[in-house]
Amino acid sequence: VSVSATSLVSATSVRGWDHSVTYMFTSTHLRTVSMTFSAVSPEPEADGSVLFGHLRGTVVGLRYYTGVVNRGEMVGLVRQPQNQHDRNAVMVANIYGNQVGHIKRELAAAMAYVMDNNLAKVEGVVPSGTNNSFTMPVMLSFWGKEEHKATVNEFMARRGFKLNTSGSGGATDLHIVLSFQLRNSFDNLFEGLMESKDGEKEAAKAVGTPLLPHQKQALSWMCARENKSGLPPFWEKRGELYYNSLTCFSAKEIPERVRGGILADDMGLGKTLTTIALILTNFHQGKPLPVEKCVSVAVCYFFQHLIFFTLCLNNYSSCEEASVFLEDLDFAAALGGSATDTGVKKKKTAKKATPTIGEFETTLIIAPLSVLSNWLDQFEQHVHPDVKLNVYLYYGSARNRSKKFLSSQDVVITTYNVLSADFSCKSKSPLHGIDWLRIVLDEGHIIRNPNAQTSKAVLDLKAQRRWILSGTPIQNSVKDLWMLLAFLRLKPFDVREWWNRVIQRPVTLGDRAGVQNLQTLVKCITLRRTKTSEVNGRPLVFLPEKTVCVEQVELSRTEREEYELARNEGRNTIRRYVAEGTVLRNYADVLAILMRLRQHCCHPDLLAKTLSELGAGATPAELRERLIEKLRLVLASGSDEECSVCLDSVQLPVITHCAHVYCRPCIAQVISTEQDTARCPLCRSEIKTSELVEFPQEEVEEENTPNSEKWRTSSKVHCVHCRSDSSIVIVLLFTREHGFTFVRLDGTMSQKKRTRVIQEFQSTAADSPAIMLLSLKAGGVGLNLTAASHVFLMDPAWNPATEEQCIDRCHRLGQKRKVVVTKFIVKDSVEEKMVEIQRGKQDLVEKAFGSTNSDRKTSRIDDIKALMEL
DNA sequence: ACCGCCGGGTGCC
DNA sequence: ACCGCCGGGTGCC
Repeated sequence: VSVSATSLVSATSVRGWDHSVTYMFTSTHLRTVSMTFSAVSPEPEADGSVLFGHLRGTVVGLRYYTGVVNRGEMVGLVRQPQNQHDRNAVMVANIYGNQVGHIKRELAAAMAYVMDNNLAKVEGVVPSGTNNSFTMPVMLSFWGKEEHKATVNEFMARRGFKLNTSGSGGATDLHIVLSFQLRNSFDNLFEGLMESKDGEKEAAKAVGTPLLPHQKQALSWMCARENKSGLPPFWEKRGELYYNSLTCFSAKEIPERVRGGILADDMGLGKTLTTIALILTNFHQGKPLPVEKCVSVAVCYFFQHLIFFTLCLNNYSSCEEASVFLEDLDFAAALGGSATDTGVKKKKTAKKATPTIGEFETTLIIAPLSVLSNWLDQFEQHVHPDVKLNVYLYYGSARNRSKKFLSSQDVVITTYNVLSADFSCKSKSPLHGIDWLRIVLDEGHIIRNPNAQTSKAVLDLKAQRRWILSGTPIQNSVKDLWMLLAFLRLKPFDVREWWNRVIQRPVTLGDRAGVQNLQTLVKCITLRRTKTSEVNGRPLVFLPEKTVCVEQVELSRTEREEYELARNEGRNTIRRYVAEGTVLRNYADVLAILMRLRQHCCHPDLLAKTLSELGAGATPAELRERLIEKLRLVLASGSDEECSVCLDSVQLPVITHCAHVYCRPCIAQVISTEQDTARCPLCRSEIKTSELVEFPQEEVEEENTPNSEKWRTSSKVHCVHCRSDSSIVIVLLFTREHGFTFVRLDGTMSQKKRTRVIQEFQSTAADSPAIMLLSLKAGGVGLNLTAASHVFLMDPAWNPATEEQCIDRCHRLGQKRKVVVTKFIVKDSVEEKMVEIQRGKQDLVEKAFGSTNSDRKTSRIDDIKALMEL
């Protein structure tokens, strides 16, 4: 346990505190949890640990410490190897890190061995709390890797501490604790629901663009989250104390509330505008940001100097200039939103006159490079033209690194990379030396990897208020959330151990209360609307109608014959793999078979190429070529986009010689931990770092135009020809051209080229391309293709969400026309099967929380069987 | 009595 | 700690 350094609370006497709670739960709940343990395969991660057993121990020396604990409270156990009385000492601390006592000597000696050798993690819960001032019992649970279970249990037993492994009987205390939490989480769930988010707030007058109702709601919610001093999730007032119902921790002081949260609205709902409105509307004490009025650049410049002199000389008085001054003041006040908000004068006075120059005045916005210009545009566009807002772009080698300068700005914008680069020389990073009023992380899910340098740099910033903007905050797994909570400083979850213990592990084990707590937690700090959300029966935003129709495609006689041939061949192969139990070992081959069938459905010409490439030939260069080709197929197919190590979507994809795709860092770690004979997690073939093949950086990007004279049509393509009129997006796996001006966007393109292509397509010029060929997985969610009103999905995706995302790129804010989506599905083919699997997948999304690695493997094999009708 | 018993001093690691 | 443990005072029935 790493104990949080910030001991905000020195709790005092709550000894003997009594909760009048009826224990209405039987042992069923606990049994469910324990049974789940045995079903879970051992995982290297801490949150995949298995329970070794429980042990009742004693905490001693309570009277020497101030840390106080309640009945049922979770405690941390921390080794103190430096303790001068006993190098085996194990300290007991509450959630704020305040010491409660020590584990009794003999038990501590046994635990020290186990803990120091990383054989188990030990967690504690105090069933009775502090009843007297000397000792108290503690329920210890030992968690660790399966392979250490026997060692630990034997060792402890030899020392006279027999771990209770039955899950019942002696575990009653723990069970009571669990039930306790379950009940409380129910209560809080209702509280969370009652928290109203539907008030509206008008933006300050300095915001030049009128806000839509849902944006006013968001503004109201954000202001409330910054200003109100309510209790954070899971805290309640009990008498004189504040009590956390999850950890059962209580403290005399009011727990520090997170000032900020996650704005997780769908893209297109105006997160940027709302944030700008927040900056202008909610400065100190809930008042608008004092801004300078500025009629023209020249006046503004003059005006700034005037103020400067006024304040410097203090007794400056010139009738002529004073009158200008007053006029401007009035105007500024009017812009500020109310007569008492004395724009310029107040701000400048505050800044220059008080010793706290530049403290907590500036908002720092961190965004990916690709959206920097968007922020600048939006400030330009939405800030009232007569208002001068000091926005500084902290970017480029010539950036002004003066802390004084930066903290005198209203807004500083920078990128994650710049921040991270500055952080690497931390002492010199001006960004880390400033006390920001507010930090806004745009596309905040970028920091979801806590090991990343960028994440560390972000965590180290100081601020009063913190916001995360993200359309997809937890798309992948519960794990993603931790970093966000840590950034928001949501106590106690900003400490990894507590997060794992209270949320992460229960949720991964499928514990109901855990999932509920997670939901409550998220609900309290998140505002999320989708473009289909409604307020008072009205949709949030107006979007033109969208119709989706499925077009059944009949294959021609020859196409059908070819298809059946390929299918039978493939089916035999896969049937053999299934019988041998080697489906995963031959996964690349299986994928290739499926891919071939799907290509058959789209266009016969796609095949020849792939088939010829699968021919013999084994020089290293050829092997590499083929692996790259397979990697391309895997990435394009969307069938295997998740890395089996991290279970996230693949980042920096590499392909092994056994043709399985992983994130490079993930598989590199597997190889380094397994040392001599590293094996592929999927098929157990031997793998080496030197044999990992990456996608070539810039593939021959320009024009590999195929011979158009050889081009023949296919049934599917023919269907498209019949209905092409205005600008359309054709989403497809395999890109080819015929007869239209078109642009093409796929995953292998550089960022630069993508931008150019999108600009061309979105352009209103007469000669701009009418068609975009878009590969299914290309581009981020930010892609805006509103120039198109027709979407042709040429090839079904495995994941329905992927298709949705594609459609949403053109059915989004700014779309003026009706959107027609046509999905082409070849009758009686693998494509129809895929659609069936898609339907099933949607239910699975909800269950996915609890699903394990092996579940996913099984379901993948099941999918393949279904596709091949086996 | 090289014991038992009583009662005061004392008390984490 | 309304305990246990220690060690001094004490000592038959």
